Amino acid sequence: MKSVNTDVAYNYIRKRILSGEYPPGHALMTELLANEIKVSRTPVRDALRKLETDGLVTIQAHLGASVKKMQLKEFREMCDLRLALESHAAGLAAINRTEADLSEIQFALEGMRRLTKEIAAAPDEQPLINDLVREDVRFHIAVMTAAKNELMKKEILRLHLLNRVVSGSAVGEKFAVKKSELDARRLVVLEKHNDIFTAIQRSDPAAAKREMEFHLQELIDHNLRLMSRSESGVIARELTPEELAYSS
Amino acid sequence: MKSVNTDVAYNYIRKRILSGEYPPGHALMTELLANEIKVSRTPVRDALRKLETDGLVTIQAHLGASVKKMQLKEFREMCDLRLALESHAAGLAAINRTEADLSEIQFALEGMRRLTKEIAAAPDEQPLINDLVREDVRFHIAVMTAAKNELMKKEILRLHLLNRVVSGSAVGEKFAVKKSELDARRLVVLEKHNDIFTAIQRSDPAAAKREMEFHLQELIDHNLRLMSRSESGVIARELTPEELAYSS
DNA sequence: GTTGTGTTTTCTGTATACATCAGTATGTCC
DNA sequence: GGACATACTGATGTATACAGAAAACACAAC
Repeated sequence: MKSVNTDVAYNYIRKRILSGEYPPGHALMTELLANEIKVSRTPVRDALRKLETDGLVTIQAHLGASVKKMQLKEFREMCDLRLALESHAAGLAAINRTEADLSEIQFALEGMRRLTKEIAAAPDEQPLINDLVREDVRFHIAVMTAAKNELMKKEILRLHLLNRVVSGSAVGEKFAVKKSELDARRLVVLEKHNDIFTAIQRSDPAAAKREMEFHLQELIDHNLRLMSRSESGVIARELTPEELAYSS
Repeated sequence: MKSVNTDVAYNYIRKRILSGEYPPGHALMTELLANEIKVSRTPVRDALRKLETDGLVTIQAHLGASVKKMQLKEFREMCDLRLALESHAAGLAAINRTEADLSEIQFALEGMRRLTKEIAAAPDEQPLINDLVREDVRFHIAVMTAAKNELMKKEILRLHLLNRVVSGSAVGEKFAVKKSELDARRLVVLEKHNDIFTAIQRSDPAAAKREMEFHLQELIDHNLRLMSRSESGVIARELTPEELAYSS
């Protein structure tokens, strides 16, 4: 069902959601999008459908589509889902990994180690931080690949993306945190990744799973803490009509 | 995006897939279905899209839709996914369960216990077995509900359904297995369920998770064994062109 | 000024006609 | 007789016109 035009529309909209151009809650009207993309409403509708299954878009009958706006409760549930899957995958990776998988994981790990050091010494972190994030993602992908379960990998990647959109827009503006604190945190994360790697290397599924579970739990707690500090309200609870009356 | 006609088409097709009327591999042509359901192709297309996201239908551009035909590899992966999620959910259930959740789980357990006994004594099992399966499903649903994670519950239910369609059509015809064997197996399953229940009851997440993991692993192994015995080929590997030439 | 109702607008949902592609059959050429 | 090219068939993909629902608006009544 994915012909050319549908794909064009899908990629067009998806890109804009991921880049933050269409923020959570943004209305996605078929006719408007169709004009922008220069296709008819039909492939746009198909694209929105597909984005809905990705979890990036919400569609209500007769009310149209909008960029998914996640409630805190749902975000927690999603994180837990990811924790369950990704830690399980780490366990599988310890069993099924090949030497090539190990190399790939180690490569990402070395990249993170190098960048973490560089960042600690550098005055302007931002470009390096983007690189670090990329290596981090590479590490997790390498672990999932080593688990040899395509279905699981796909699902985890989906959740990663969702996570990125939601927490990305919620924690857009950085808080005043001391650089030394951040550097220390990055070192801890690096250590954890190393623990995961060695567990997978020595084919110890229980340890790999445990370490990954611990690592993700810490990450999730961290994110949730940031979010509760964030005033952006992107993932804040919806106001009830009564509350709205008071706040406006 | 779910208006009346789309829902009608969705339910119509879904029902027939689940009942086995449309077996795996069955082609689903939009025009044909549209005529049958007395709607136009548009809502049928939407319905097929939705069924694709449920995992029940495969859609290829320009080649149309067909009922999902799962390969053994994919089936294994799906089972593993379910194992990861459902065992995690059991752990959560041990933490988050309320008294009402416990009652619901116990209720299903008692039902299974009663039916297992009755089946062991009855000459004609079939109607009772359907009841047993229903109570089994009720048990698992009750556990997922107690976990208090709607997202996870939804995902697990999706996998349950998929599992049912695939293994249901693959193991349609029963094999000659001694009744005493089956009765013994049912007793073992009952015991496992009881272990899961007591672990959740005494708020022991590690045990609940472990017991559920063990239970499902056993179930999966059993299913896979049946399938490899089955000649239905529904989930058998696709033949390569060369092999096809030989077998026809 | 507020509330309630009726109208209008604007969006989505549906049907349908047309375009396009994949597979098949036919026919010609060697 | 076989291989290749071409036309045909039947499906899906796309555009578009129309129907219908929800929201927005305006206006009248209080």
